[in-house]
Amino acid sequence: MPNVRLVRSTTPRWQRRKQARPGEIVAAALQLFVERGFAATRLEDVARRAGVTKGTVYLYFDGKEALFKAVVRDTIVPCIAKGEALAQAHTGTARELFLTLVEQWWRLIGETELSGIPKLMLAEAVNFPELARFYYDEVVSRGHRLIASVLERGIASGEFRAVDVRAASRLVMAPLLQAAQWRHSFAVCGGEPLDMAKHLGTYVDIFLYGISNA
Amino acid sequence: MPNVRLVRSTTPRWQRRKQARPGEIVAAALQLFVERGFAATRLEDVARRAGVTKGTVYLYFDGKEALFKAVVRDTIVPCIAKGEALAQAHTGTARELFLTLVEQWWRLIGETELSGIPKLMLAEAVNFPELARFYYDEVVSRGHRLIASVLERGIASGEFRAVDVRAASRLVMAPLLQAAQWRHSFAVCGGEPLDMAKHLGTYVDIFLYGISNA
Amino acid sequence: MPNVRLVRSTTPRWQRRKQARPGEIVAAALQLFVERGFAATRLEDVARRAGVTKGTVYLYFDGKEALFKAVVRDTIVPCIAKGEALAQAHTGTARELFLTLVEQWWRLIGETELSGIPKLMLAEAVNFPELARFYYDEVVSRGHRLIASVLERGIASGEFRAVDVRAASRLVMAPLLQAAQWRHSFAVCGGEPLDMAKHLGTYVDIFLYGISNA
Amino acid sequence: MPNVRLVRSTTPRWQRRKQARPGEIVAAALQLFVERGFAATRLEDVARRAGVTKGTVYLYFDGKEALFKAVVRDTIVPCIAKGEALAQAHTGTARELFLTLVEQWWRLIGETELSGIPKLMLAEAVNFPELARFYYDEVVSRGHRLIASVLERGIASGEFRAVDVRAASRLVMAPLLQAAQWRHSFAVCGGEPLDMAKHLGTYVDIFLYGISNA
DNA sequence: AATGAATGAGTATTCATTCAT
DNA sequence: TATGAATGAATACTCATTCAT
Repeated sequence: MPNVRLVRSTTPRWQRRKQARPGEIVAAALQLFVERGFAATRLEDVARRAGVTKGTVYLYFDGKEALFKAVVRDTIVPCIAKGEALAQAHTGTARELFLTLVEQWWRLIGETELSGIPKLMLAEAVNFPELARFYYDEVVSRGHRLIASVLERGIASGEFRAVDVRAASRLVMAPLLQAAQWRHSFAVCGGEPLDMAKHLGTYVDIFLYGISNA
Repeated sequence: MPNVRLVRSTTPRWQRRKQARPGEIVAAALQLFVERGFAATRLEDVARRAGVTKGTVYLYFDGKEALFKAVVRDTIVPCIAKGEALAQAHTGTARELFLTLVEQWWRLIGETELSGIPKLMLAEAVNFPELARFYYDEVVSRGHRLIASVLERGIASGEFRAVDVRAASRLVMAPLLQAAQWRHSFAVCGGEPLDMAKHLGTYVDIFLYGISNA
Repeated sequence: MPNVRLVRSTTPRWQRRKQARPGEIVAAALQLFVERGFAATRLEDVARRAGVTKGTVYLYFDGKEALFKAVVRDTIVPCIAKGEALAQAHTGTARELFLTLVEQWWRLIGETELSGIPKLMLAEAVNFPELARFYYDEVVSRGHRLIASVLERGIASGEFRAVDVRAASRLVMAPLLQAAQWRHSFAVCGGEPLDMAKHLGTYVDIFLYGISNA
Repeated sequence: MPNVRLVRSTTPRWQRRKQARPGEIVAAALQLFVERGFAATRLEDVARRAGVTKGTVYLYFDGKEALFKAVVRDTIVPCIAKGEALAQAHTGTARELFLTLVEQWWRLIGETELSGIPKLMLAEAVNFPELARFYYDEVVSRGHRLIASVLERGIASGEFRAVDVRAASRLVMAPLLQAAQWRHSFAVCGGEPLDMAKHLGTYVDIFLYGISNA
């Protein structure tokens, strides 16, 4: 055997990355859970995609379910806060704020990997009621309240008609969630691709027209 | 057919339900797939709920995946035809037809077990692309065309504004699908129950207002 | 390929043996648990030794622990009853009964596979406290009471000295259990084989001499 | 303490306990092996109980099995030597020596943690034949020879009857081992606690009576 | 037509062991 | 000397599928 090793090819079998690991694993898990669903995702695949081995996943998470929870907690929740901050800081019309929030939602969630979370939670809510409750409280509910506050602002200012705010805030989310879900379902299977610009454009057009007080 | 059976009518233990079996199994599978998702549904549970044993399921279906396909095919597709017939026969305004279709959708799908199918297909589309394609072609696409025809009728008659029909037809479905999904996700886990009457009422109000040409 | 199959070699892949299976599995498990201990026994090996596959074990037992319990319950407990019956029916001297019980113990347990149970329970008692309690109540305790009754009979008849019956009944078992344990430990590893006849002979000699009232 | 550190005696963080480490690890391992058995003991728990981390265990021992061997070697073997020395030095009657040895056994082993070793070796003998052989040679066999010498002494002096010395020496150990095992099995699981004083008292009474030449 | 005993591939999880720091 | 992050082999358990009855 030639003394190749003298050169010390020095590819260590692994690196210590204590700080980075959990995030990398969560990121890999997010991708796979979204791609295949919770049950169809093998922990070994998560590990491989994160560049580690199965055992390492268990070093940082108690198991598959705990990893699932971490994925949801770590990814989506921060987005809500951003939206709330945006609304807080806004000084213009309600209509402008509405447009800003829709746009930001698309930027942060709709066109990123996070768009898979709504589909994932929807599918697994019944199997993970506790997590679903968490998601409901920290994401869905806060999201609705945020939208509701915008509608109320617009109604108060006379920009919007006096619609049922609670119901309307759900309606606001429906087309957005639909668009996100599309990306992770029929778009993948040959369904006609969704023209996002047109979809969202028509949406805000009709919706704003529908609630405007003109 | 010779009269062999005349004597000895002796209905054997089984056979009894030869006709009914597949339907019962599909019905049981629909419930369980919707409740738990595809992966989390055990064929044995389907069999038990259908009042048969595991082996019998294989008598009528090639396996779990085939059963899944049968569920989708047998349940949802017929509903579309009804909607199409309704549109065909309609003679009133586009607005009236729109309201009729929304109401019928809720009657046939939204408030029945079938409301679970959209969630199910959404979750499993990536894992069953072929079925997703079938569903897309036979349900989603036909549904959109149906809605589009109504919108076009309204635009032609001057009832509706000249919105982008393709995009708008998706928007029409979004709140309906959202409502259906709600029943099978957060509603189960303690989320605030959806007041359907108000949800749909607000929806048609805003939407029709939003596209009306007034 | 020649038409060998015409003869139908007819070795079915498996046979239905619902009645026999559980007993066969318990027997195989007894052997392996005794040979290797609970932890070191792989369920697949149990299955193979029983002539079935892993899945079949789970058909009849809820898991490894449940199988362990079944082994203990099904094998040892019946032996105690025999001893009790023997004592009940005995009409001779206490000394004769003592000798009979020792002999029977050796016949039924000491020289059979069951001799491995005491070692097994000893090793696993702390890991399976519930089972240990069961074993204690149904085997150890009843055994001690049985021996105690013999000693009391002998003391009453004047054959034996008035020793502490409770303590003595444990002493009676000690050499028997030791002999059984020997077979499953040092005897296997090259330790000097135990001459059972001499061991038991010396034992009853010294013990009876030690408690006799002469 | 004054300015010792000025001189930079530089005791590095570790090294401190270089001498003590192995002993602490063995002590921790003894406890856990006895408590849970070999297989159910995790090396990480041993390490934690010894106040070190997993890696450190491997600094001193080649692995779990080697640690097991060290436990047995380091703890039990020295006890035998003490007994042998006692016998060597003894000048009184064989009966007195017997009582002394029983008492010492109880002091050194029976009532200490070492009492767990016999159970442990019993359970693991078949899985570690080499170690079992070592234990047999260095502990069991030497113990039997020690007892045998006492019996022979007593027979020679006319104190004891001419029983089979080889067999009798095993009988001597049986109740002692049984008592030790009890502490680590049924005593833990709610079994009636063993009254050691009475147990041993009755034992030596019956045994000495049984072999006495009176 | 129906059963349900038996199979065996697939996966989550554990933990002894290694090795970069 | 000591750490603990990372590994990966080992295994209990599940469940879709088969097939003797």
